[in-house]
Amino acid sequence: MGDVLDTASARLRDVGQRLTTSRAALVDALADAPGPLTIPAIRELRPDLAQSSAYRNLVVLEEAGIVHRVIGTDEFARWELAEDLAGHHHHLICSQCGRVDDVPASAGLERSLAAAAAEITRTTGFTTQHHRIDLVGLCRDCS
Amino acid sequence: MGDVLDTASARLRDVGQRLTTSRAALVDALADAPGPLTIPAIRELRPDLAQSSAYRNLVVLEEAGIVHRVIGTDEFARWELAEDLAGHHHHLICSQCGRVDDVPASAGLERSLAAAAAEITRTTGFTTQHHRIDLVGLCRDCS
DNA sequence: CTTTCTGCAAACGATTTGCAGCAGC
DNA sequence: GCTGCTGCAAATCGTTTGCAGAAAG
Repeated sequence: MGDVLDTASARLRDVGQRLTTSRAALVDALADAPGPLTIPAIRELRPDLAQSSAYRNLVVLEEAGIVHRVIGTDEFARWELAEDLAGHHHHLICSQCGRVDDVPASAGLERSLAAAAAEITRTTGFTTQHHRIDLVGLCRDCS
Repeated sequence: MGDVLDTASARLRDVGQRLTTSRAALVDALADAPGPLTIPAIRELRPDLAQSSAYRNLVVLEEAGIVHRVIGTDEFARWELAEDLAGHHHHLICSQCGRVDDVPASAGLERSLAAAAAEITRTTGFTTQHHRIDLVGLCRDCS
């Protein structure tokens, strides 16, 4: 985790920003989480964080390539560490309670997806930069 | 397309609602589109549709199982016909212009995904109801 | 006539922004 | 000082809702 903060500090410096206390708290909270967090969830973990600072600093961290904004099924944006910090993964989205958990990517699935993406580029001219796979269903607690 | 409207009419009746002019206009617009549409986009196609009616009727159509709300990368919700009306497909999302296009699902990819989902259910207790695969990249016009 | 749907305008709520004070250089 | 960060409160904007009148049955 010191690792992640060091990387964050370096990337912030690259875009002319500092690693302040609230930014470290955000990175820290996301690094500990089992999946992307909403801002209310982050603020429950770090109650001393002002709401506007959370929003503002997540944008700064996104511009620095440290975090990534994720869209779920409910009306809240969710945030997670960038994939090169957290590893490539997909999401399990509970359609009942809205909870989102990470799940590591499977090699076979990634291979099939790469093949499908190549085929799509050939037939449609669309250039794939990255992909997103979500499984929507019921988490253990809701089923 | 008359087909789709007939189905829509039947499903609305099932939930005690009528197929009115504005609902037909919504279904019609979505049936013609190459991908999910935002409400502003729908209103450009059917300018006589009041905004509140669009929002309200899309919710009604969703409850009747005729349309489906999709979340993209920008701040607008997007709507498409339900999968059993439009066929199972995935989305190509342009990270430059935000445009979303449908692409038919590939059999090989679906097979890999089913295997991965089964494995996930076994290890995590998560029950998959359906999935969502998005390729994010540059559309032909933006690349 | 009764019930449902529509359209306007006002309300809502997640997110963004202006601004004054504060911390770091 | 000068610059950038914080926290409060106000503004923004997609979406939702209340209500009175119009359409469907």
